Amino acid sequence: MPRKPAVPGVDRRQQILEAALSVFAEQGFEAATNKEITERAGVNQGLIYFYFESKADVFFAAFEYHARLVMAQLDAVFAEVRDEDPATGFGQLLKQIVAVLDTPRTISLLRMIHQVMGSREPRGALSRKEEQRSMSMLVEHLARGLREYLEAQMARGTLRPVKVGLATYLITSTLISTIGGRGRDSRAARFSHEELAEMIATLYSEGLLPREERPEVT
Amino acid sequence: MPRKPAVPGVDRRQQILEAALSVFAEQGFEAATNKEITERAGVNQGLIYFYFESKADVFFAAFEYHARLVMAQLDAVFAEVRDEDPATGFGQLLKQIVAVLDTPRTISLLRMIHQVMGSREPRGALSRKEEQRSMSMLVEHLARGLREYLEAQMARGTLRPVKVGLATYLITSTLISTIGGRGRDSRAARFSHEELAEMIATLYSEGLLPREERPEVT
Amino acid sequence: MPRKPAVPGVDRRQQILEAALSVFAEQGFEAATNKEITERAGVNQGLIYFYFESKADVFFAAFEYHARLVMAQLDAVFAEVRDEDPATGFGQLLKQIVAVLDTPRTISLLRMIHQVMGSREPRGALSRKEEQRSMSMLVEHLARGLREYLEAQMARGTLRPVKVGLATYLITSTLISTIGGRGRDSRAARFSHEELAEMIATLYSEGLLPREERPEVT
Amino acid sequence: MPRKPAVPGVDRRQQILEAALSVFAEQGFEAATNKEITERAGVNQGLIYFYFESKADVFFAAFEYHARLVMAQLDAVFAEVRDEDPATGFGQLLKQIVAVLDTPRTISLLRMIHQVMGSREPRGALSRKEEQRSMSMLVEHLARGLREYLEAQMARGTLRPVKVGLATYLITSTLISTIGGRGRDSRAARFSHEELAEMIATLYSEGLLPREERPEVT
DNA sequence: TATGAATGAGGGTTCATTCAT
DNA sequence: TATGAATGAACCCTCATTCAT
Repeated sequence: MPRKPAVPGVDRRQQILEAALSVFAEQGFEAATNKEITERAGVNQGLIYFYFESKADVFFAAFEYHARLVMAQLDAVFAEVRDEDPATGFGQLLKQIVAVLDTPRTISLLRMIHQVMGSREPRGALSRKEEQRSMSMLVEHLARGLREYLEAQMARGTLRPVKVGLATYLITSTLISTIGGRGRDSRAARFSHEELAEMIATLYSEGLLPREERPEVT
Repeated sequence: MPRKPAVPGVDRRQQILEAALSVFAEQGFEAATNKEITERAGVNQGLIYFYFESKADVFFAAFEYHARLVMAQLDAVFAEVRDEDPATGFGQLLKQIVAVLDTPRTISLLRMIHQVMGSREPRGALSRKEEQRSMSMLVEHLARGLREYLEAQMARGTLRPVKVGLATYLITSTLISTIGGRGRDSRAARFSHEELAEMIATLYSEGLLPREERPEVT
Repeated sequence: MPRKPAVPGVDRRQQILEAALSVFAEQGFEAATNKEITERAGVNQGLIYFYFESKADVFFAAFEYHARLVMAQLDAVFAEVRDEDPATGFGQLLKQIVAVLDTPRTISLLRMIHQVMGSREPRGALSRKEEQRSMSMLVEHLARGLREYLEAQMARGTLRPVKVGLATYLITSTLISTIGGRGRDSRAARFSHEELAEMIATLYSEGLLPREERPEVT
Repeated sequence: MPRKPAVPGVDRRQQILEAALSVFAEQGFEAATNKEITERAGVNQGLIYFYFESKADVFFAAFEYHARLVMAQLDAVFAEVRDEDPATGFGQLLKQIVAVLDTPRTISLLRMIHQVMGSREPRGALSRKEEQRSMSMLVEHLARGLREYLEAQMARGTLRPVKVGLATYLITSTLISTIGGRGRDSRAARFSHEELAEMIATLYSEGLLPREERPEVT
């Protein structure tokens, strides 16, 4: 019969979403428990089923909620760097993308993506095709921005023409795995994210083979 | 209560290891059940505890067993390509590495690594430090081979001098995430592994910025 | 998946405790199953873990809950008989103690004590030192009451001076084993508890050697 | 295919019985495992089922085997003390009985008895009526010896006439619980078995009420 | 006789989910 | 809306028992 008074200005649903993000990212979908999520959110365990249909539903909802915020940040980045000189522009772009990605919230999202993509077969709470697609949107958003940038630069001749789709895929993968791995992979911890962004830019723009005519990109 | 006769020449322990690899890779450690593993192995569920101490023990044992095989293959690759012309050599190397990595067994291993690295906190069956270290050996093996190759080439001047550790880390991450993602990530499925290897080689050796003096690396 | 309505006024936790007492007493800790306890309590098996941490926790909780009631009864007995004539008083005291002990609930408690004291080694769910001590309280309660009684009588010269600790221990053991054995030991079933109390009183007060000057205690 | 060579002079069956006694006494029937018994016996786990029908069978067989030895010792005691002066004889008798009972092997047997008597209901591996009867033989053996002694003394007038059956039951219970409790019950550990025997003799022969005409029995 | 491998039943425990309030 | 209590399915693991050798 006791009911916690609805604190004004506090959206319980959002508290759950917030807690779910961290718990799912830390433990994975299966290992995460409703109990821990609700405790961290400071609400009753049963309340989940008032706002959501199931545990999986919470998972997808939490992802979508936070993904929107990140995608908006990415859009801002792409809009800004669109027209700069590719020589410095590519590095700039990557640095800013990394700055967006290398955030606790985004890292959590990247981990969640990994989990979903990891469970392949029909059974399993995370294998609803429809929801999965909505999850891949974040990555596709990043990929689309990158591809448009690359296409634009190639059209202007400031970047060499290569298979754009493939190149985009590689760069995206590199970014995601590099950033998503931070905090778990001890090797990644040795590098600051500025270093990472710079090296990615160097390698993907200059390559490893010697160039005589150009100064090194730091 | 008759029992399946112990077919000679069939190592039940190995069957379990084989089944465990695929189940763990497909479902993740938590979602995987002893029931499914043993069913797929065609043995009784209790038999797991005759050969292993726990579910986590099976996980690590399965990993180690298959990782040995893969590391041997990688060693062979590095030994072979060590002294070739870097212009073509780097591409060759990557292509062969990809050929080794892009195998059902290796893909499974890569997924298992992700799971272990993903569970950060002290609780959880997969957080035994000692075992985790043994799992990172596979990646480190690959990284070490790559770094030695890069260092050798840079010393000979056939590759530009860059921060080797960082470059190695990036390339390794790219390879692993690219290959490990195959089968799950629909985008990856569009490319053959030859294509992937080639593009990786192209980008990491030539870069995206235009070069006048050199022909394209295929 | 409908569920039994939570009948108001019925404390499920207590029902579990009640059922646990009888099951543990009848079967012993190891042989007792959660299934049987919860069935006898008319609740779901999982509910145990809503109220308790583990099976062992139920065991100790059930003991403590019922032990409190018995100790209160014993206190009342000791308070009442304290100042009577020892010639008849000792017999009275024993008779009343036996009346308290020879109760289904108390018999169950005595059996549980035996189980805990019986498992000596470190492993085993029942070997938590702290909990064990709390279980020995019941026996010590009885022993303390008896010793104080004996000391008082010896001080007044109405009982012969003997080593009080040892005598107390013997009488306590006799009472406990005699009563605790009822229901299991076919020999014990032949005697009413009045008979038992009387004979204990006779032997411990008069002894078996002939006395000339006193009339026989029946 | 390997088979441990049958060491001459070593009876595997007996080794099992020996190990079973200690394991069952320490852990109780349910908590004891065939694995531990066979390990302690230095034989293969399956061998139990060559010599015995079931775990319960081992339990009863182990009991019977060791009980025979103890009963023989008791017989010797009763034969010897039969015709002595009851004033000192009773104390002597008890002292010697205690000496027999307070032995690791006998203590184990007493514990096993408790376990069997403790499980009352039809289910349970230890509830075969026939076997249980064979287990009560040890106690009955002791009781019969005591009763005959008491009857003889009462007939000669050297002990007061009391209900012999009841008295016998009490003394037997006291002995068994007192000795059987040693090692588990911390209170019991404070007294040597000489002290115990003496006090039992004192109380049961002289009683607690003052006597003028007789010197104290030591 | 004796062994190692294998089986299956069941046990304690966890946890997503649901119901009454 | 929100809560605490309750449910049931499934999971990991143990263990007595059995089979092939």
